Formats: sequence, structure tokens, C-alpha cells
Amino acid sequence: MVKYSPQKIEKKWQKYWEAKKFYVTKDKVAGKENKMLLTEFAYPSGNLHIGHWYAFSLPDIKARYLRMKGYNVLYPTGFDAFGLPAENAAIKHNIHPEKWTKQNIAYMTRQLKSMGTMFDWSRKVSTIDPDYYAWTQWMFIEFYKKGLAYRAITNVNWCPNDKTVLANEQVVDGKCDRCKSEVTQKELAQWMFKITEFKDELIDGLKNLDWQETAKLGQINWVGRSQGATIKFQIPNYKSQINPNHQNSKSKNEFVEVFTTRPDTIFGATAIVISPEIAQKWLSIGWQASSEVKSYVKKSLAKRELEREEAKEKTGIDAGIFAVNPINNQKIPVWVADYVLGHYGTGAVMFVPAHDQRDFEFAKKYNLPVKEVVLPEFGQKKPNAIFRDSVAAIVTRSSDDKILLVLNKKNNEWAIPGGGRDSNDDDVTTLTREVKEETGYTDFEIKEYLGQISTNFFASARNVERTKFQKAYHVILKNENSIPLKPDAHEDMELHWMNAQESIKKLDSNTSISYESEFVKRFLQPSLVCFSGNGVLVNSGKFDGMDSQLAKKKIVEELKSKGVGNFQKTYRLRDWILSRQRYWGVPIPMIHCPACGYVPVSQKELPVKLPPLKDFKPADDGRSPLAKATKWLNVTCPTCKGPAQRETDTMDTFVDSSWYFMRYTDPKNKKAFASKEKMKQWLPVFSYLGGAEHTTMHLLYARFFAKALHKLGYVNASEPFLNRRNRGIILGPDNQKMSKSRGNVVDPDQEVKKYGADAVRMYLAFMGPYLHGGPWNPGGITGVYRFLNRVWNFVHTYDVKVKPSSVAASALNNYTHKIGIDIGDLSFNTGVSNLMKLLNEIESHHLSKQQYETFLKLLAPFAPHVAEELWQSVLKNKKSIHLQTWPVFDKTLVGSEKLWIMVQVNGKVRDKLEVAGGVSQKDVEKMAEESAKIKPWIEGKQVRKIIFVPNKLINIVI
RNA sequence: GCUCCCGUGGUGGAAUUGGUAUACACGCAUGUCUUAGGAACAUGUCCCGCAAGGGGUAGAGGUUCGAGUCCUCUCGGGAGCACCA
Repeated sequence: MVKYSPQKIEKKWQKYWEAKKFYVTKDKVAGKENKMLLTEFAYPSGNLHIGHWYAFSLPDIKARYLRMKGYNVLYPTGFDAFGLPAENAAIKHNIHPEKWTKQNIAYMTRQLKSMGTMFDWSRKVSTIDPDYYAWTQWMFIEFYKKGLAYRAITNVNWCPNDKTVLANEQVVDGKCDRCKSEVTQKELAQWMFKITEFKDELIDGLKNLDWQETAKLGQINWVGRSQGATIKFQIPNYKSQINPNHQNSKSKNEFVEVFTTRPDTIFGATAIVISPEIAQKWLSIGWQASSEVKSYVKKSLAKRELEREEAKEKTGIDAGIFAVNPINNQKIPVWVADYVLGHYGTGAVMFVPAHDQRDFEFAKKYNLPVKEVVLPEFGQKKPNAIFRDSVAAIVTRSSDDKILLVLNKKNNEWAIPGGGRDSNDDDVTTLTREVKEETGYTDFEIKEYLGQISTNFFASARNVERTKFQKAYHVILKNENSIPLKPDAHEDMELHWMNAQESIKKLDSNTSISYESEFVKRFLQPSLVCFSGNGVLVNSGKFDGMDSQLAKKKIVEELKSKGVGNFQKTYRLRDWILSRQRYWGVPIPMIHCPACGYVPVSQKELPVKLPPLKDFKPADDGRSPLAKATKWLNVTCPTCKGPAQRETDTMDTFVDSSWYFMRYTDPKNKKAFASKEKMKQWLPVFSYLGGAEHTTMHLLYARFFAKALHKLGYVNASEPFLNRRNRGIILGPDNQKMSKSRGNVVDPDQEVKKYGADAVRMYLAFMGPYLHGGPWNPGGITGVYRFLNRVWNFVHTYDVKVKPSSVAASALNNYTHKIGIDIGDLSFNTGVSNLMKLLNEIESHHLSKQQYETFLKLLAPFAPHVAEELWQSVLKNKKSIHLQTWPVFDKTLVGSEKLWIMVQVNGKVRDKLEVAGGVSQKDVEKMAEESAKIKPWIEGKQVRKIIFVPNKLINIVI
């Protein structure tokens, strides 16, 4: 027998498969359903790393499996070849980006082929191919014609190192996604895609997709839809104060408009806060603000350009003007503050410190009034409840900071001191009286206000349902001087000092619940005094007693009837800035004419080819390198035929990758980016496997493209990816991210040299769940290498004369089922372990030819080379194993097998019984009762209940 | 700070979705064979106990005949968002 040496067989079969064109996928095969299994195409960085193997060779297992299951499977690949690294490498090594990129593509193609995947190379797509980017440009012009691409001056993210604009999605923690340098802000005219056109569809379309929740959530958060209202606050004397030149007094500019998600808190608005951007706008139309205000605005805008500091201390200044709250006509001051953002909502907010954390902090800092209008509500409100208004105290003593609780010995209930208000007494009077009465202490000081809550409960002493509004204060005991308690009312009361945690436990242990632990929590964490949840309204005129949800609606309706408010949704998502001031990208196919403005290149003249440039380095002035290609630059205007110039910016590479999967369906088409017919055959993509880092960029952009092209009538699917899974990341042996500087990089080529591609694929499959990833264990691969050796030796025991083994027949049948499910679920790790279990069970038996064949078919998706070798050279088959169908699982074989039934007594396993499948409860009961191991447990005891799970267990409860 | 996910042997990880916890591997130990190799094979490998048995899935409680799995809290780790009104 020859020794298993993968190096000798793998190249041979790769060549064989390529020569026989096994993996060239037809668009249509009679009787077979099409499925496109998609993985994110690679950036040609120059070298394949282990992550590429994980990304491509594991989905290949599923692609091969589906193929064997009878589907017409397209498993395509290509290269996402434009982009910055090529330029940077080119500058570093003094080589042209195009040459560098093409060399890498050639090298990586060879590496990719060494994986033994069923990639259909005949459909390879490369974004730098003019036949490809002609269509990228064509789409841009289509979008431009329909208003989905436009040019605008905006504040952009500028990377000073890469010298180009970045999309919001490409800025991470204020740093460039690629080079990690600090991103600055710049005003520039840029080309944009109107992705906000689809803001609702981008959220709502997710509903019916089979994606991981985390990926859906990432998209939802990114679009950031919030439901709320816009409300106009009138500014009296607007004309004289803000805009002296303003003629039309009825204009909406007499107002400052705010956006809020909490219109129910409008009675609690104690100011209006506008962003520095709005203030700047007002100044530009004639607002005569104080010099302090002017300098504040200037300073905070400058600060924004320098990007957010680490110190996020909120600052602001009183603007010196007033606005009128439309709900109650109250005059409130207007402030300017940097924590209000110019680009979100209306750029102004109503200031409700009692119910917004940020406003609360700001109010504390600048000592602004806090007005509570929504109380948290505990317990269920009863219609017949009797109302009670009360005040309570968290009493502490300075000696040890312990808290005073009162124990009612009659009913064993704990409380903090306090009680009901008499007629018109104020908080201080009530609190002073109650604390004295209940504790006897006389010298104390009322400190901080801890807020008010509403509680609903049954007062058993009085036998009534009660709704209690309760205000609490922190009270510090100065000394322990006390007077005797009134014997009649308080003889059952006992005072206890304890720490805060203990007191929370005691208060929560009450049976008739009082919810007073809430005040202890607020005392411990003062930020909780600001209640930002929903609750019951107070101090809100006719809306008092309403719950927040209803009040939101009613209040906006009221404002709407006055013409000063409306329901409104606001989004975090902003349009996609696609201009890049770099060389190595797709030229934006526009011509700028001094007379006609921007005019698109005729779609017949596409592609606008990237001009060959020797000096492609970016300039500091923000002008794209393409401006240096003078011959290319100067053209005649398509409209007026006058002299004009081409747009010199190139497109963000995310544009290229937003539609590559459509091109796979029809990669050679010269008349369209893909024919409708072929897209219909393959789209939407059956399953898309890729990296988690693309959740908020690539996936969002690709969905935008699909939706836009669908809207324009070119694509059948408005959602491109039905199923999406983010795979995990392979870490170094030290459980850290692989990096050259750490020296923990695993080189796949080296591993292939040692163990072969089959072992590398199989080990990656075996090491853990595909969606988790994990550390590469150098010893781990020897496990699957040993397994493949055993498989090799096992199949070599084949002898024509041997009859089928019954043990193997049953095992093969079972594992056919299990392994199929594993692959379908991307549970490659259990798939491999099931193959190992199967071999453990059948290894010592001799099998018939057909049984060996079945075994190899189960192995084929995981280890395509060794399976093919054994299939053809040992079992002497002429037709490739990769043209075979998956073994058929025979259900009827399963039920008749012997199996173990667990016998439990009171849920504890005491014995197990070997029985035939499908055995009845009665029989099992009898066997269990007769069992010597069970008898001692149940003897002389009353059996209360028997639980029987067919073919699994019986539980005798005594 | 908010949201989501995750804590199982020395290690990677299984557990048919509420029904034998630690499958399958790695590693380790002992042994066999062998002209030392990055072998192969056999046996063992959660803890206490001679055993019967008991304990055990980060910790504490709960629901259930039965909990790694469901619920509540605490601790620890990771990811995303982060002045988004």
C-alpha cells in the first residue's frame, strides 16, 4: 500500500477537475434548482492568509454538499481590486498600482486554486477590468439621471494621511478606518448617493430576511430611525431680535423648531437649546447677539472641526433671548450648547432636565431649573384607588453613613420615614413633622431632593386600593437627640440603622409592596433622579394622570391643531459621499462645463478609462491626482460642445463591491451589467457568508444598490441577500489577532506543504463553530491529519469479495443524516466529528464496495482530494466522486435499532435499559420496576407519577 | 453610559433545543512495538469516595418530575453604538 501523501495527489486532481470543467456552472440545468452561494470577494493584497482559507474553503463544503444534493450551485469568486493599499504599496515599492494589483491577482489566483474549491473561475469578476467598471460608471449615470446621485457642498471627513474624503461609515472613533490617523472636517463639494431615499426600506426590508439578529440590529442602528415630533417654539420680536431684514412676519422663521421623541415631557421644558450651527445661521441673518455668545459660537464650531475631544464636558451659554412654550405659553430662555448637534433633527432641542440625562447634567452645571412632569409608576393602577400625596426621607447619620429604616412589628413591613401631607403644607413642613413623629429625632437637615414616584398598591390596614405620589429627600441627622415617640401611634415601630444594600433588600422583602427602595437607589446613584422612562404625567395641566404613551399622541395632536407641531421621524443615516481624491479607483463619469455645469458622459462612450499616470501621488490641496492627466482632462462639453473638463475624483471602492454579485450571473455581457433573465435565475443570493466588519458598510451599500436598481426596473430582487451569516475570526495560537508584529501569523502555504489542503480545510472546519472562529492550535491539525491517514488505510483494506457489513450499513445510514444536517447548518465542526465517530465505529469492519463509496461520499465535501483519489484509484471508479449524489438516508432503518432508555427516579439517573426502538411505556415501566438497580429506590414507596419520553427515558416520581 | 452576545475539563469544543453533562479531537500519563519519528497501537484522564453513592456547566436564587439549556439578580469576558434629543 502506498503511504498517504497529499502533496502527491492534490495538484493532480486540481488539474483534472479544471481540465474536465466540472465547476463551470450553467445558467440552467433541467430539473435542478439554482442556488448561488456567495462569499465576499478578496482584495488582492498580495498574499493569502489563513482567514482567506476560512472564508472560502469552508463555504466550499456547503457548496459541494448542495451540489451533491441535486442543486445547480454557483460558487463564484473575483477580486475587489481598486483601493488605497495598491497606491500606498506602489509609492513604497515604486511600482505602478495597476502592475502591483495585477501581479497580486495572478499570484493569489494560484494560491486560491490550491484550496481545491469548486469556484467557477469562468465567471471571475475583477473590479479593475474596464468591462466591469464601465457598468459601475453606467449605474452612476443612471442614478444621477434619477436624482439618486448628486453633487453638494458638505462638511466631510478628511483623512490627512490618505488625503481623501471618507464616508461616515469609514470613520471609526474619529479615526480613519484604514490608516488610523485622526480624521478632520473640511467643507468640500462632493458627489453623493442618496441612500436616505431608502431609509425606511433599509429597516423594514430586514423583517423577512434570514440574517443574524446582530447584523440586522447593526443595520437598524445605523439607519437610526426615531419616532417623535417637531415642535415650534415662538420667539417674540423675532424680527427685531434675530432677523431684522425679515419681511414676511408670518414666516415659520419666527419660530425655533425642535425635534423630540418625548413630546409628553413638554411641560417640563425649562429652556430651548440650539446647536452652534443654528446659532451661526442666526448670526448670518442679522442676529445681534452679545460678544460672549458670538465668541462661544465661533469657538465651539472651531472645536468641532478639530473633531471631538476626549473631555466631553458639556459647555453652553445663555443666548439672551426667550422662546414661548406653545403648550402653556410659558416664557423660557434660549441657550446655545455644543452638545446639541447641528446635523441631527432640527439642530435644536427642548431642554427637559428632569427627563433627559444630558439636559440633567447641563442643568446641574449651569444651575438651571428642573421640573418633573413624568413620574415612574410602580404597580398596577386601579380605577377605584384612593389618592394620597406624601413625602418621605432617606435619613442618614454622619457617623457611619447608615440609613434609617422603620420596622412595623405588627405586619413585619419595612419603610423609610415619611407620611401624608396635611392640606396645603409644603414639603419641608410635612417632612419635618413626619420624621420627628416617626423617629423621635429632632436635629436634622433636609438636603438633596431625590425625586417623586407614583406607586399603586393595596393598603391592607385600611382595606383600600391606593395610588400614592411620593416625594423623597435626603435628610442628614445632626445628632441623636430625640424625644419619646407618641405611644399610641407608634408603639409597634422599631428603628434600624443599616447600610444601603441591606436596606434595599429589606424594603423589597415587604409583602404589600411599597417600592421605596427606588429612593435608596436614587440616593446611591444621583443620576437616577433624572427619570428618562415612560410614566404618569404630573404638572402638565389637563394631561395630568395620563401615561406617557397616550400623552405623546394627545399633546402632539393638540400642538398640531394649533399649527405648531407635527409627528415626525428622524434618522441618523446620512447620504453616502462617494468622491475620493485618489488615483486608483473608478473615474466618476461626469464632465464639468463652464456654461452647462455638470453633464454626464454619454453612456455609449463608457468606460471612461483611468488614464495611465506616472505621478499618481495625491496633492495636499484636496485636488485629485487625475487633474494632472491634462490630455485626458480636457474634453468638449457633450451638450454645448464648448471646452470642458472631466471630473477628477474617483469613486469609493465600496461602489465597486455594491453590485459584483449581480455581475456573476452574466459576467461577459457587453450590452448590460447583467441580463434581467440571468439575474432572475440567480438572484436573490441564496446564502451570503462574510465578515462581521461589513455589517454597516458593504451590506448597507449593496442593499441600497439593489433597491435603487430595482426601483429603476433593472433588477428583480429588492433584497439581494436572503440569508446572511457572519463568520468568526481565526486568531493566532496565542488567542490574539494574527499580526506580523506579534509574530503569531499562521501561513496557510506552510501548513498545506506539511499536511495538505484537505487537512487544512478539515482542521479549520473542525476547530469550532463557523460563526465563532477561534485560535489556531498548531497541534490540532495533527488530529485531522491522523484521521485522513486512517481513512486512507481503511479504504485500502477494500477487497472485491467482501459482502456488506450490517454494522456499517446502519452507521453509514445514521451519519448520512447527521452530517447532512451539520453541513446545512454550517456546523462543520460537528460534521467533522461525526465523520470521525463514523470511522471509529466501522474501522474494524470490512465493507463492501458500495459501503466504502458511501463513506467517501460523506467525506468528499470536506476533503475533496483524498476522496477523489481513493474513489478512483482504490475503488476503481471511472467517473469523478464530485459528480455523484449524496447518499440517500433511509428513515425506516432507524426505528428498528436497539437503543438505551434512561431510568430516572425523581429525576436522577439510576439505570439504563437496552430496548428495541418504539417500545411501549407499559413494557418500559415493567422492565424498570424489575430492575435490580431500581428496586431499592422505589421499594415500599408510593409512585406518584411516571413520565415517559418515547425512546429516551422514563422518570419514576415517588 | 446604552444595546446585544457569551461564561461547560489542562486546551478547542459536543449536548438531537427542557431529558445520560463533558461526545469528537488536542494535550497529558502508563504500556506495547520500534535501527528515536513531527510515528503507530492499547489503556486511562471533571472532583470526593475502597465501594455504594455524592458533588459538579462563573456565583446566588427561582420555575419544573427533570435545567448547561427557561426566568431574576450578581460577577467576569467580548462586540456594536455613543452627546442621535
